[in-house]
Amino acid sequence: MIRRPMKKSTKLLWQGCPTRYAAGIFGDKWCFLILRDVLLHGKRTYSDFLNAPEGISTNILANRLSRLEAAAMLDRQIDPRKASRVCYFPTRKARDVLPALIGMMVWSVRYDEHSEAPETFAKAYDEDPKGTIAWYEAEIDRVDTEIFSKS
Amino acid sequence: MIRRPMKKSTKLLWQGCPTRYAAGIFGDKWCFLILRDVLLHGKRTYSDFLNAPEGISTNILANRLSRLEAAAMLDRQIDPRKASRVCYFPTRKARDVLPALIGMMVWSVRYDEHSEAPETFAKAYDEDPKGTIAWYEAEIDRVDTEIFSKS
DNA sequence: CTGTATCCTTAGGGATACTG
DNA sequence: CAGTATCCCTAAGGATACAG
Repeated sequence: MIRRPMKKSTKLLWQGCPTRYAAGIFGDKWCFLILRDVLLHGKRTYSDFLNAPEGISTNILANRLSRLEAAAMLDRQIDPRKASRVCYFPTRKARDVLPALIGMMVWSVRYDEHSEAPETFAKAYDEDPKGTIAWYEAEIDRVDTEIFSKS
Repeated sequence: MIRRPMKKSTKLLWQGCPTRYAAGIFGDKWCFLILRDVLLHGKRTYSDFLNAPEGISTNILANRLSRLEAAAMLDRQIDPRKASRVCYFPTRKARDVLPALIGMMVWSVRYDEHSEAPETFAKAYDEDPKGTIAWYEAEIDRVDTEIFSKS
């Protein structure tokens, strides 16, 4: 008879460590990019995400949106005046990851020689990181308000 | 005849954006966890990573180690006095991502109710983020020196 | 100890047609 | 517009066995 090493409960194993938790949410390129779009580019609707240059397919997008909603990163809202209008808003939890996300972008700008991101982005962050983040948060609020006020 | 939409060069498409660049390196749970181990837990050898509680298999580990080496995140060194001893060191580039990585861990500790990470970790970071990071960097140097000085 | 090589199964994901 | 459903293929990756 073949002896197999005890299989520990996978579910439990992947909890209890902050890096594992982060890996569960960010360790997927599509989630990563959706978060970028919703946090930094003001994208809110299904088609917004679908038309991102990276070209995610419909089934994968639906899968990732519900995954992020389940992780309490996105808030799915149906416009009361138009049922066909669905918007995904970043939650407080998602916004709180902005500093780390921006930190990672700044790092990328430094080391990716192909990056088209403006020099000024990294520079501005170095000079006033909190200000930059505050600006982005205010921007998110502004865009959210705008979306639900326009017919 | 069926018309297909023009397939843009995938390779080029995935460059030129800091989030895409970061997604390429961190958008994989195994890379994420290896980086954690090498940056925060002082792990250096093949078996160190192999014995991580998450249980990566040998072929995947080899694949990710070479991927991270190719991305200039890890520096592969053979001990001159013992050829069978191979160590992977975090590069300067890898260390520079520490602030973002730690920021993400702090965020995880806040939002993962299952996290076992010490409360003090998040607290310490809030009080003196730069000090915490500097401490980690010094720690990495210390461990590296130690590894090559011990027989 | 540090990996390769191989086998094999499942999950990821692209393309596309379809639905309310 | 916002998804579901299906087809189908490829890559991911677990479990070994093996090599230097």
